[in-house]
Amino acid sequence: MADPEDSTDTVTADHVAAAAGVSRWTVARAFKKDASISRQSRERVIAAAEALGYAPDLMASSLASDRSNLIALITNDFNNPHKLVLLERLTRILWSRGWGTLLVHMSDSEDASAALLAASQRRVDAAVVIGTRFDDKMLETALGARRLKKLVIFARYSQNPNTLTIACDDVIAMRQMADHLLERGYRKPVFLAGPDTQSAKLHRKSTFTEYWQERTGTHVPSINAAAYDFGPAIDRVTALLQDRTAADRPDVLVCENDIIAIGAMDAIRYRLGLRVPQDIAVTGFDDIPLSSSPAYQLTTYRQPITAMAECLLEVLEGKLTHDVALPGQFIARQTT
Amino acid sequence: MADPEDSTDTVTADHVAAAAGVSRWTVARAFKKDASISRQSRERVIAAAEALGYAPDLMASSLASDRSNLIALITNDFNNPHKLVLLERLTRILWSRGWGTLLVHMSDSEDASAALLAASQRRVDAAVVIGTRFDDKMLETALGARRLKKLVIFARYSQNPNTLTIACDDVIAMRQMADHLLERGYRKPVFLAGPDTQSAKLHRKSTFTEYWQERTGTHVPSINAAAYDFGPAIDRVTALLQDRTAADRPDVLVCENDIIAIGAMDAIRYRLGLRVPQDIAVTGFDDIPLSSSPAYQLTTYRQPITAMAECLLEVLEGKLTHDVALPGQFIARQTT
DNA sequence: ATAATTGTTGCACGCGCGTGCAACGCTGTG
DNA sequence: CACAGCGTTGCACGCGCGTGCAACAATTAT
Repeated sequence: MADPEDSTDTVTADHVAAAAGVSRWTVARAFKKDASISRQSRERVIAAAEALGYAPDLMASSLASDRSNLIALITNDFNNPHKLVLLERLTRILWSRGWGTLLVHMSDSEDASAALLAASQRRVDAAVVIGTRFDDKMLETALGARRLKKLVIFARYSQNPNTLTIACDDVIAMRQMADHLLERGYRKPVFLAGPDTQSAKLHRKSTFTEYWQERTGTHVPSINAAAYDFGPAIDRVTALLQDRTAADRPDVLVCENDIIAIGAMDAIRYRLGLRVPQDIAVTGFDDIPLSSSPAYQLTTYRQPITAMAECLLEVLEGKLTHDVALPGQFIARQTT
Repeated sequence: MADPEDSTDTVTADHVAAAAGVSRWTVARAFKKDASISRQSRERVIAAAEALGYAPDLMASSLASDRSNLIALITNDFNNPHKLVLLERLTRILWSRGWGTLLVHMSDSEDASAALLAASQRRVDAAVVIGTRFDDKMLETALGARRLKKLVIFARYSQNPNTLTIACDDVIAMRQMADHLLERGYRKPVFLAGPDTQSAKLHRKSTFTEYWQERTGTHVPSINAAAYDFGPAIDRVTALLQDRTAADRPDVLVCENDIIAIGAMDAIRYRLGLRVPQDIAVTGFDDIPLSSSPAYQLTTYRQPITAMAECLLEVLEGKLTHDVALPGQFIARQTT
């Protein structure tokens, strides 16, 4: 047992134990919920701990147990403001429940393995992938290299059998979107998706086009922006519409997410000099803060982030072991 | 010494040592830069490690040494897209140099102490505060409660003597901004700042107003938005301009940052029906991605984030122990 | 050949706490 | 009074690796 009288500035459980007149293990129990300890012992320990400024060392605790209470938040798409919303919500909720969040940047495919390695070296209890540009094959490769306890794909779909997916229900969402557009009289949609990844199945696009086909019997053309960013979206939409007559234009651009939709609106307004929604309507997905600004007033669909985060907590606690898709909320504004 | 033959799935240095025919400590040296080890020993160890899929456990390493190689990134202002840029740059650069980043949400004053406590419980080597709404007094209180090895204020000024500040040089920036505006013939600026915090000295505002006074002899009125977000900025600017005649209006709104400037532009265009810059010019600060979109084309000032991050690395390595203010880059676009 | 020097390797001990078990004290019943 | 039952407490051992030093081998100087 260490001498509690030494002059080191770090206060350990031994110091508190000496001050409270109990053993080190009783101190640990005082800080552990549902531990077998008498009320008076706990109170005495807590009082001594406060007097000494003691707080359990979570790093040492992680080493001794096999839980780190650390979650790696892995993301790559820092151009999309929606990431900021996701990060904010996740970190806030996770920390409030005792989980720490390690923010990891995953730039490209080669980097995926490095990111997962870095996370595993920190003994994270789970890695949560928050992103849109992830290749399923890449993830599988990276997973093979480094075994993590849990891998959760958040706010995106994945076909990978070794992962758990928590996402917004794109099927409900896109059908509602299609119903809304049909009701408003739109008949010639074009779907604007993000970069064309190989293995990730694009739920939003396929759901929308198939449902539209089903309801109207007409085919929905689709195009891809080179990145989930407004710049490439502007370029792609400008190229699409540049030389078309009014009769030849789509009447609505259905975009895979808000940041692309905003690029589409910018192209329509500032590159082509047309009006939204009078000349062409636009819809998005995510409901990022900017979408509610007077400049855009975008019709979109809000993901149920808080509910999704609650699901993540259940997954982390082992109470939930299957994929989840939650319905969000349709938001009608001025662009349709 | 543990038996390397056991069937556990975690590979430790002991396993690698047995495979390579050396001691555990030689394995550790093989993974440590500038360690005293022969080339052939290192190669043999690395080969054995790769074969076994070994990677050093950074958590155990942190416990044994008194370095965690972990940095807490503490922020609160998740409405400003600029935070996303800062987070991306910092995490990428820090991880590439071997530092892990713990993302911590600090919502309000009471929370500051909790955030710092959480960080210290994880044994972070330093906490980096990335934000705009921090009260110096609050930080001091929180610091008193939990001693951290280092506390760095990033991209913001602080008067706190116990912290290190790494920021953009607001004096150079705002003088250049003022020179630019005078050169373009603007004479009646209004400064639009964020929420009026008590102790944080607003460098940008005071620098601009004092320098303007110095060059023109005229006073610069200033107003405050209730938050660093476009919504409150829209409200404040609308209230400012609502009932004014053209002669009575400012000719330029100098904003403390881009997100507020974008709110100002939205107010001018969509609430008042005026044009930027013909009726009123606008300037920002940060150069967030949206500022370069065709919808805004905002004249602004870009912070030297990468250089600031490099400074942070030097602080973390102990090579730098004093405050730093770095010049950024003035970006002239269409709003002036 | 011997000593001095440099480069390389092994090891005892500890970082702060968790796990699982054994021992303790208390209450109430027969 | 003895016993079981229960709540409570203490403890040996280990988590995986770093530190500082001592021992050793390889090289050069004398």
